[in-house]
Amino acid sequence: MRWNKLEDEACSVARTVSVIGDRWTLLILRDCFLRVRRFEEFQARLGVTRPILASRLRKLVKDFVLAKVPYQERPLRYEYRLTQKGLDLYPIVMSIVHWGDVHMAGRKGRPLLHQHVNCGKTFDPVMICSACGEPLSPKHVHVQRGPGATSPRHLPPHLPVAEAKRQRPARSSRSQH
Amino acid sequence: MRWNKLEDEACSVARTVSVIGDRWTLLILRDCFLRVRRFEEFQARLGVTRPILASRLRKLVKDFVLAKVPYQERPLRYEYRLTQKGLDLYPIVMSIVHWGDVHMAGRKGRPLLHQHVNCGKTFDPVMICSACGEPLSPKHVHVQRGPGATSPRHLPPHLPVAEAKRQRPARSSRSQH
DNA sequence: AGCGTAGGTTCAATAAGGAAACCATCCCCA
DNA sequence: TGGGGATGGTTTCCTTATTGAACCTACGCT
Repeated sequence: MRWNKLEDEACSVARTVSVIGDRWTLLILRDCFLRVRRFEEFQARLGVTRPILASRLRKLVKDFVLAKVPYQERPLRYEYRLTQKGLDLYPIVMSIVHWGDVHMAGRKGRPLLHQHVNCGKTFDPVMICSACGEPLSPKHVHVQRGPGATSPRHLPPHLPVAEAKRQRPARSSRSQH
Repeated sequence: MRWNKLEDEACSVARTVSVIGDRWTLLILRDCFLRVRRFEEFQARLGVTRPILASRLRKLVKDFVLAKVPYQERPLRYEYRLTQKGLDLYPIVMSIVHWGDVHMAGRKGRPLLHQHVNCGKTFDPVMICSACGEPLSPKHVHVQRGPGATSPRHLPPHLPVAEAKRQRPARSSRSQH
């Protein structure tokens, strides 16, 4: 399957992955949230090759995750800043960091700590239900067909595909199978 | 930079990305949380080629994200199940889904809805501070050097590298921080 | 004129991914 | 005793992506 096909799939994971589902892209975004903004700085910190960095930044701009804004004129220079769409990636980046902290930290402990400015404490991110405020566990979440569901390929296997067929009543003569 | 070097970096994002930072891997994990468990089922749902699927599953097992457990004998067959380490990826997958729902849904709306079994309501995931319970915003989080910090390359640029050197003198008194 | 800086592009060599076919077990059934 | 099907892969060949190194451009400084 080609990657430009991914964004056309009726699956929010596939669509998101078509934007950020690349190793370098995720590292670039990490640095964006650490307030890195310039080509040379990304390149020095990441150790990525320049052609790849240029192509990833171009794609993130095209997808409105980053914006290229001039920071000086006359040698006209741009820096890359997170848009609101990009800032909204924060929970993804934070949960990636947290999983790494918990499961991949060496014996020396986690490389970075996060302090919440509002309360002053060092914290971990916790994901909760917007309706009741309880922490989320995969066992307590039930997935349902949404209005944008189309192909049965991305539905959970426990949702009967038959539901999809009910929506196409155009058949008159029951072709057998 | 080679990808096997990634997991050695003192950065939780790099370490996590070395495990799941691959387009197909993220889609495989999506399906794992939808209770897909068998090779043929992954292959049919994802449209991934068989060699790639085999290599990704092998890697996830090696990294203890999935476990291969027999579901029948006598043709001995295995299925792939999330370990606890794998289940802990749920916040990452959920935040990816949510970003796609918000920013990449077509005009028909989101493909899937999530219902919280505990409260019965359709919900969105929200990330909060474990210390005070407030929703997290990148602007209200301050990053600090942690005990596992080594290379200044992955520190935020606003943390002075000099701090790393202060920890160098071999201290005889004051063993713990 | 010559050097430095920022932000790229070009090019040849290598690694990874894709499509299709093939292989290995084991079971069932005639 | 020899198919045929189910499951879970591997092999092969070809195309695409990534890497590393060098090069380019526009400007400013001395």
